[in-house]
Amino acid sequence: MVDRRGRPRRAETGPAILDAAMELLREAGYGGLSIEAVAVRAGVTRPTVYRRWPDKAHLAIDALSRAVPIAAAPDTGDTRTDLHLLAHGLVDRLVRTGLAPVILALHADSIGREELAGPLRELYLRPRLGTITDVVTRGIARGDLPPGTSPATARDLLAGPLVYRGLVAGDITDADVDELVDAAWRALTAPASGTG
Amino acid sequence: MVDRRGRPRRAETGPAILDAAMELLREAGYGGLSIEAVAVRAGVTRPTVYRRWPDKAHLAIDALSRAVPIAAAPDTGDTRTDLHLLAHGLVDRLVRTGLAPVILALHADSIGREELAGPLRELYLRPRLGTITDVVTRGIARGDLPPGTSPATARDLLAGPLVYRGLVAGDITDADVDELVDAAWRALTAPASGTG
Amino acid sequence: MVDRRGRPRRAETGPAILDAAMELLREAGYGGLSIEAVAVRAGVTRPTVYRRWPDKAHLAIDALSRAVPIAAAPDTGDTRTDLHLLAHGLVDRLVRTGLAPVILALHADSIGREELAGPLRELYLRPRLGTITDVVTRGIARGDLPPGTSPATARDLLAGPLVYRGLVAGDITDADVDELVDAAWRALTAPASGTG
Amino acid sequence: MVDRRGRPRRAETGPAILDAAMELLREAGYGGLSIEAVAVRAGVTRPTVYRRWPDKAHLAIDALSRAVPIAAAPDTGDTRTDLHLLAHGLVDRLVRTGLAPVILALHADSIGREELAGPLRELYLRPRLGTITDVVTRGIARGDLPPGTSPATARDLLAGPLVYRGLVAGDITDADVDELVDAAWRALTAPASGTG
DNA sequence: ATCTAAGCGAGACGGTACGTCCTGTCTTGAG
DNA sequence: CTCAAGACAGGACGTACCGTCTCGCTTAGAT
Repeated sequence: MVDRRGRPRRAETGPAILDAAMELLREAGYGGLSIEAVAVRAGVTRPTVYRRWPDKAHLAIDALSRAVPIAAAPDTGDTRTDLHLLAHGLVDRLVRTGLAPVILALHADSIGREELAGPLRELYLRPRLGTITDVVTRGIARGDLPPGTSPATARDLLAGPLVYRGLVAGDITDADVDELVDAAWRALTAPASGTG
Repeated sequence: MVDRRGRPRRAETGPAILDAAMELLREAGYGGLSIEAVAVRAGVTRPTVYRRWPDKAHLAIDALSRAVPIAAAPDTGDTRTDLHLLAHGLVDRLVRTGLAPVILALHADSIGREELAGPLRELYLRPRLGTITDVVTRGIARGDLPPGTSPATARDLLAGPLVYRGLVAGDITDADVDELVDAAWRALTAPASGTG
Repeated sequence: MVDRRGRPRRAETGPAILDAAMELLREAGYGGLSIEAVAVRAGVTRPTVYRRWPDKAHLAIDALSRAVPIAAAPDTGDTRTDLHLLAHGLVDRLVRTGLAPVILALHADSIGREELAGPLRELYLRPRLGTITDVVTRGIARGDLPPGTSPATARDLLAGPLVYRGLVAGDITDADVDELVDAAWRALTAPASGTG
Repeated sequence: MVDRRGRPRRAETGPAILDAAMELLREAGYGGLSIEAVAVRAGVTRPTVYRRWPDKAHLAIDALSRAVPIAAAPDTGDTRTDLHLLAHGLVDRLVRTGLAPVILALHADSIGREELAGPLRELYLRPRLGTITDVVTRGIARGDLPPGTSPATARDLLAGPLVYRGLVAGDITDADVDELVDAAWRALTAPASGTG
């Protein structure tokens, strides 16, 4: 049972802080996010922010989890098409909105800090990667993908090259996406081949 | 031609600063790197650091470029084996030394800032990814890989899933590496398959 | 009505800063006063000093206003004697304590900057020069000085030569003081004389 | 005999530095004068300035000594008129050009530092106060002033109140000057009066 | 005709201080 | 107990000057 004594929290405060954080993440990136600026923009004092989030990483995780939409898993009847749609949607939502560097920085910040990595996985990542799992699961059921296909591997093969291309090249075109999804498809569907 | 006028820079200063920066990157990560701390540890004043590097991102790029070894391209005679060796070496050098988050954060910081992205590509990335290009080029010559294989795509298919697995799972095992390299190999060698 | 919201300032901080400033003014002069050193000596951080004083000039004005004693106006019954006592006291308090150069530098710094000149006049100067005004007013009432004597002029005739002698000669003896006060007395009491 | 070996100093350098220093003293005051800025404005490097002047105080003394004109001693035949002319000229040259605070700050900086006070007295002050000595000497010879009049005292009685009024009031009018010169005249010419 | 010394531009260097920003915490008064 | 307000210790930022130094080049008088 929660303790209901004392003045209750204002309902508007939380969302106002999260909105302010998102705006600042978009404008200045993860490195440019500061609790101070968030508080000012949300019309709130710093201790009020700290009362709800312990530091800017947790705040950023919550802000992103709330602001980045979770795409519905496409279901066209053809798994390969579904993966193409998925990948284009992913790129649209992150690269084209400029949030990709924010999410990368946040991941980088979280590596080795389980108190961050946990929430990041559970709140941000899992719901979004669930879409891939859904498509893969359906693909197996439909016979488009081999029965033993691991959703985690599929996720890495699909998202990994896309992320890496964006990271290294700085940008990514629709043709890039198609090329890399096709490659992932081959990796998922081709029979294992020996060395010789 | 270099300008020889003026008091020459002390030869020890540059390396001392880079060493200090590397130590701090290892200890505190990219976010924990501060010019102040670098200067103190290098036994140098802050303005001396700023005389040589405009900000911590440029400094980190130089420090990493100098400290992270460039692996020789393996050449066992079998391209698939070479790629396995390459991948394990990469993971050893970055994930196991804890530098992976640093490099990710640096990349995230550089996206959209060409004055950073350029040096990062040229100084850090290109020499290291050259190893992949070498192996792929040799693989094509040897007939292990199809003639049209693009080194850039090979790079993304190989490194992308490894990086992504590390990013999302927080760690990566030798078995993971083998699994993902095999998948990349299938993507590179399987014939393109239409959906129908 | 003062604003009582917010964490109240620590009562010890202000005096500690002013004490530190006074010590440094005595040791290093106005030019040698630095906010940094004041903060260190007061056991306080630099931002804490800046929260209370905008720059070293304002700080010096407050420090001097608090530290330099305001002499009681002498009242022996004889105005000329009073002025002698006044002048000797002035010289003792400023020249002999080494504060004279500090006050001069502060005045020089304030000329033409009304945001400094104002506080300097009101906080430091007015209370101290009030003593002269008192003596002059009493002197007029007593008949020792002509009825129209202006306190401002009396102030300039008395203090001016003393200051100037100190400034130009670097030091000032008791005999100097007596000589210059006598001269001021003649200027105040002699009837106006024509040119011829 | 001076050593004439070595490359001789460029003749233009000294004056260029002094001109630059004067400009900066006028623009930013004594506190705002920096060797760095002087060097830049004179088109010279910092070590070149330091080769000729040990610090900004010595530089300022030389710059002022060269730039502030030495008035010719007025000689109208009437000493009191001469003193009025002298005082108005003094005020015009210092207060109205804004150099008064600079000279005060320089004096304040020099108190207790004989290596500065000496040059300041000899180079700046003596030639300029010589005018007063001349007028006083002539006044004694002419019988306008008592035979025992000390030029040093005359100087303090004349200049002191003017300086002090400027210092305390921030400005000084022509009427102020006349009033204070008349007072100084009374001090110099009235017979000594005991208090009783 | 060299040699040698100094002047000078250039710019690095260790240092000190600047004034600002942000962190995370604490302390008050009011709701 | 929440919240606004704001002080506080602490730490870092990036910049400005300080006074010194070490170079390469130039300019001259001394040898």
